[in-house]
Parts: sequence; structure tokens; C-alpha cells
Amino acid sequence: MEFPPGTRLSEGEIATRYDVSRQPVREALISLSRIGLVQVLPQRGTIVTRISTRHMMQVRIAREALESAIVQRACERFDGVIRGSIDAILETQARAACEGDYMTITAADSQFHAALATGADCEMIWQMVLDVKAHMDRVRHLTLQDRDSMRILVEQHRAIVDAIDQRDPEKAEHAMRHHLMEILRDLPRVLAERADYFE
Amino acid sequence: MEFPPGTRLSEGEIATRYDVSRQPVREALISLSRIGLVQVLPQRGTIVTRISTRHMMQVRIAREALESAIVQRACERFDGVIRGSIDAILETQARAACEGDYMTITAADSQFHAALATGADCEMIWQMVLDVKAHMDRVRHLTLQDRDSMRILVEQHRAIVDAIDQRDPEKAEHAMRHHLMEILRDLPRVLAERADYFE
DNA sequence: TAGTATGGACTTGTATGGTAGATCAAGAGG
DNA sequence: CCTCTTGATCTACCATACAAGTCCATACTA
Repeated sequence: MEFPPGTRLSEGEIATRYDVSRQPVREALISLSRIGLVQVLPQRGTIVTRISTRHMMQVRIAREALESAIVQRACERFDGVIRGSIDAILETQARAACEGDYMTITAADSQFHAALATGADCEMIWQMVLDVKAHMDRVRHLTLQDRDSMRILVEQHRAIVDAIDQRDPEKAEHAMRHHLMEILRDLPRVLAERADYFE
Repeated sequence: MEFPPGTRLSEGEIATRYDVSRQPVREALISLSRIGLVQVLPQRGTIVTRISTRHMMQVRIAREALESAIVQRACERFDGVIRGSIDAILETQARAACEGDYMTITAADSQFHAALATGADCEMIWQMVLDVKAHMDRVRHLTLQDRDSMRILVEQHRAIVDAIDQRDPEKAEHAMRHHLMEILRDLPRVLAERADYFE
């Protein structure tokens, strides 16, 4: 969101800005365009993709599908060491939620979901989730500001871990789907407040 | 599979081979490395990724999760025009199966799955599926040779469409999962026959 | 003989000049 | 007043040249 949706980018501009040549910038933009965060218009320019509700719906469904599969697998087998590290992550996140520390809470969020995937031996799937997560993070960046939202987040994480500890796949899947459903609450609000970010 | 797993690639070689400069080749390889089909070793070289059973397992799970979500959504709403085109695709595929026409059958397979996604308004999800499908297609390329396998494929496609026509999400999901499970039968055989393609 | 430099032949990574295509504004012609 | 043309000025795209790291065969040394 440092470059808001709709921003026109130029390989040359970014190159001079970061004091590198155009080529590595171009390669980075190609990677970003594969994810869908930017849109390269041949011979015309590059723009930061605007948020589309239709796109967000599909992105959410995809993430829900993938992360549901992850927690289901987590109920079958889960690495003990990683299970231990999750408690620390949640504690950090809970503390950050009390203090309203946005940076820490989002970093811990990534760590949490990544730990779930790694513990369930689903690192490749996590790589896919990362791509769709990038889109959802843009919306969340605009919403996750009040401490109530943060507290809810931590509670939902706890519910997911509890279900995995109980080796209850259905409960875990439900908790995960519920967790990822959260964005649906915020989306209309963001659309109303920042219509210029949407297409 | 024109460049078998394990093949050492060189930006320069490919560039002269296709009579372009190194830069577009390099950008293509970067895209392929994002999908995981090639592995770029900085300052050392680029190799076509070997097939890993662990990776294939996760890839299969991911695709199953995504395409299950697609057919479930397809049971809720499905575009009528696209529904019509599917019959033609399946007919083409059935004919190709009788003749043992590998090229046509795989092309129709892609069209079928893509049509499902498009009809269910899940084109973004289909883009994700394409990436994982590339990995599975490498294995299938080694297995889908006998006509029995081809006939099974078409029947499974029909079962999926039938379930969607009946608006039965559970049946559709089951049919899709069963269909994507097929690769598990072939994987051990391929591993035994072409161990050099695996890591 | 074993171990260690060393130079050359690779590799990917980066920088830069030039090209083709797209856009837009100003001006000519109807 | 509208339509079309033209040219300047953007852009991404491509080709080329250079830099830096890796590997390996060879030669040299203890």
C-alpha cells in the first residue's frame, strides 16, 4: 500500500528511485504481475492493480480451500517442535493486540499461518497461499486498525490451534473458514471509504 | 518434458536456440522458477526441476482443494452457454480416447477443467490451478498412454458434469476428488520406470 | 604423491543504448 | 465545429556489453 492501487508505475522511475538499473526492476514487476498485484500494459505502462470485489471473492475462496486442506492435514500429523513455537507466536500476537501494535500483529499473523503449513508438511501449499494472501493483506491493511478486530483475530487463531490439538478435522476446518470469512465483514466498509482503490 | 527433469539449461544456449536475446529468455525462466518448473541457481546455472513425490503430494492436495471449491461453486451457479460447450469438449475427448490421440485428449482435458472454472465464475482460481497442473501434467505425460486410462478419464469427467447438473455439491466434490486421485495410481509406476526424473 | 594455487571457461546478474508501439496534443483540412 | 493527420513524448521491450561469482582442469609446490 506504499504504492496505492491505481498508481502508475514506471520501470525507469523506480529504477532511479532505488538506484538500480531498469532490468532488475522490470523482472520484479513481472513477478508482481504474475501474482496480480501490478498490471503491465505492453508499451503503455504499469499500474498497481486496483482492488476488485469479484477478484477478492475468488481469492478468499481459494485461500479458504487451501488453508482448510492444510489444517485438515494438520489434524492427521503435526510437527511437535513447530507446535511448541506456535504458542510463542500467539503470545506475542496477544500482547501486540493489547497494545494495538499493527506491525507486530501482522508479522505474527504471517508466522502463525506459515507455522501451520510447515507443521503440517505443506510448505509448497503455503507458497501458493502467500500469493493470494498478498491481495487480502491489502484490504486488511485498511481495516485492521482497531483493537477489537485484533483481539478477535487472536481468538480465532486460538480456536484453530485448539481444534488441531484435539485432532478434530471438521472443527479445525470450520474454525479456519470462519477466520478467513472475517474479510467479508470489512470489504464493504473499505469499498465505501476508499472507492478510489477499487475498480 | 521436451527438456526432461534434471536437464541443465543455460540462458545463453536457449537464447541462441530460439534466436532471441538472453533477456526475454531470462524473464521466462524467472516465471518458470516461480511456478517451480525450473530452479535458478545464482551464478551457477538453471536446471529443470526434478519431480519429487513429496512435492507432487502437496501439489495434488492443493489442486484437489481448489478444484473442489470450483465444482462446489459450480453447483450453486453455472453459466448456461459454457455448460453447452462442455458437451462438445467431452465428445471430442471421447472420440480422441477411442483413437488413442494423446494430444487431443490432453488439450480437451485442459479445456474441460478451464470451462468448469469459467462457468462457475472462478477464472482467478483457474489461474492458480494452472500452475499446479503444470507439475501434474509432467507425470501424466509419462502415464497417459494406454486407451484404458483415457477412457477412465472421460468417464470421470462425465461423472463430474452429471453431479453439477444435479446441483449436488457433495457428489460433485467427491467426483472431482476421485478424478484428481488418479495420479496416485500412476506415480509409483513412473517413479520405478523413470527414477532419473525424480530427485 | 597429496595438497594447493591459478587461470580460463563457464554461469547468472546488472547496466545501458536503441527500437517499436501507444498516447495525446496541436494544427490542417473539410 | 468536427475529423483526421502528424509529430513529440511517453512507455515497455529487446539486444548488447560488462561485471561478478562458480567450477574445473592444469600446473606448481611441499
